[in-house]
Amino acid sequence: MADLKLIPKLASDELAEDWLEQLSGKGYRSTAARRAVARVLAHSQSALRPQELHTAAKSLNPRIGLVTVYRTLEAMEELGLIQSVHLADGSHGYLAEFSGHQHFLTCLVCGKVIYFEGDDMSQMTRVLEEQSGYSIEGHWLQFEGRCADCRE
Amino acid sequence: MADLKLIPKLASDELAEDWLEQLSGKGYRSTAARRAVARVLAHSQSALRPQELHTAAKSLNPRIGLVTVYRTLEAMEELGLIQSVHLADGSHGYLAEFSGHQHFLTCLVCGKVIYFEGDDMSQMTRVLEEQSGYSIEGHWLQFEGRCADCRE
DNA sequence: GGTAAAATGAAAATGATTTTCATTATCGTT
DNA sequence: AACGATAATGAAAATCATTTTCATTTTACC
Repeated sequence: MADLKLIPKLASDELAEDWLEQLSGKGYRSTAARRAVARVLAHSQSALRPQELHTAAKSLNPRIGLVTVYRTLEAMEELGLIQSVHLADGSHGYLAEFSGHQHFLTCLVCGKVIYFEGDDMSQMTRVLEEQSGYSIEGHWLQFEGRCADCRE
Repeated sequence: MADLKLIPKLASDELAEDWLEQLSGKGYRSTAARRAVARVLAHSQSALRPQELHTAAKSLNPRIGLVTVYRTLEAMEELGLIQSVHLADGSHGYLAEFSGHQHFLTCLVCGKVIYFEGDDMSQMTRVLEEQSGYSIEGHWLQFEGRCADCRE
């Protein structure tokens, strides 16, 4: 287990464009609300909760409602464009999801996220399946701490 | 990463007794409500959410209120006797926590839980700290799937 | 048994998320 | 470029988990 790979964030504008195209490709219409949500989230360095996204998205499009933010997030998660993470207070934040399912490390203070890939989840999964008799359908791996800027 | 160790569940009665003793040891008073909650949870094969615990605990002590269940869970989690897990619907369930911090595998259908220890979280943590510059304070690892009884 | 402090339950408050529904915007077709 | 079916939206209300408040009860200790 020595090959963790930190995953650099894509340029945000391209990312947002890509999401919007994927949405239309699946029959979702292209709307101002969805563009605003996609742009805000693609530019964020940290997981955002729906409230925060709503506030930020309103500066791009003041008419957008919180409910639409929720619905947009649901659609984007459905398509695997974003993933939700558990925040310390029990609510959910949303993050870009890159190729496949990565793991991540969040800063407890500022929320900044780093993505990484570990090499051994699949092996751990296999061993666990054999030993437990379960068929494993998913896992959740998330680290938290303080980023370089937020350590005292 | 070949040495996962499945952790057998303790006899439930002893477990509940142990929890109650640990609570009194820390200055918490021994009450009927706490006994009921401890017993129900210690006997459960799966993570229970506060509502479910409340329903079950009422059969041991009909007067117990849901709020007390929440408060008891909070105290027990504080002392490291139990841990909370994220359920598929976004709410929280509670589980016994054995020596230290284990990881677990839950059945998506019946909820049954298996605990295990993996050997490499600490190493992964160390590598991640070096590469990211974060100081890591915790992690969350949880698998889900279908247990032997619940596979089609 | 008496009492201070902790614990409880009921009700209300909060906060996140979902549902409802009447209105508006989008997209493929004219 | 207007049309119409349908998807998407926003506002308000509904839900659901969780927390707070507060007056009453219980516990641990003297």
